[in-house]
Amino acid sequence: MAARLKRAFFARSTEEVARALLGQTLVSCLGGKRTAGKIVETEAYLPTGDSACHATKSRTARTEVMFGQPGLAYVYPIHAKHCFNIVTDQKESGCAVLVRALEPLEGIEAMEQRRGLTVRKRLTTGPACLCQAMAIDKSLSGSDLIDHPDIWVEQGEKVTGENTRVTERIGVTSAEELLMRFVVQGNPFVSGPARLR
DNA sequence: AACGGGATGGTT
DNA sequence: ACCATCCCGTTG
Repeated sequence: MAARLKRAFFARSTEEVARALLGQTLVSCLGGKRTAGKIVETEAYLPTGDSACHATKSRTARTEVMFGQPGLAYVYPIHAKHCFNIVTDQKESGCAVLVRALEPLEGIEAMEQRRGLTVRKRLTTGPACLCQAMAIDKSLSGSDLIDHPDIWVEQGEKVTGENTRVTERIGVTSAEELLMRFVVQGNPFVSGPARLR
């Protein structure tokens, strides 16, 4: 069994963490089913100068978790779906990395059931899709991924800068375009239009 | 209390 | 390109 990522991994700049998360394994054990996937697409939401970052826009009950310790899960609902983020940098910074896509590794059957389809490429591609596949919802927001019994990140393979593609973030219209999206170049489970893979 | 806008995704 | 769907932050 691979080692769980420790707090120090997340206690770095948001961009650094977003890059380093590529290739790592997100694991959930919810509803009695273990599911796991390799992280292949992330986006950084920065603590300052980023008007697309929820914490920058407002500090409220919803975004309070973003000001907590690095390594906390920040899960928020959007359009009747969910997005999964990991808090980065340091306490009070107010930033996080959005996990946008996984390559399914374990618990494929559970993922298929939860998603209601068996097309492998649509199981965990897209932030709301991977949440549904892994049964992640907002009740998990604030969970500490360093020692939570049901959800965490394990050490996976290293993805080099050469194999990392950097683009603008998807669906962000409120901010000036920042090059803060990171994908494993050529991986078939990356979301978005072909020109951004 | 009401209103409008999403870090979406599936359909036309 | 369109829109279902619903939560949340802001405004009145």
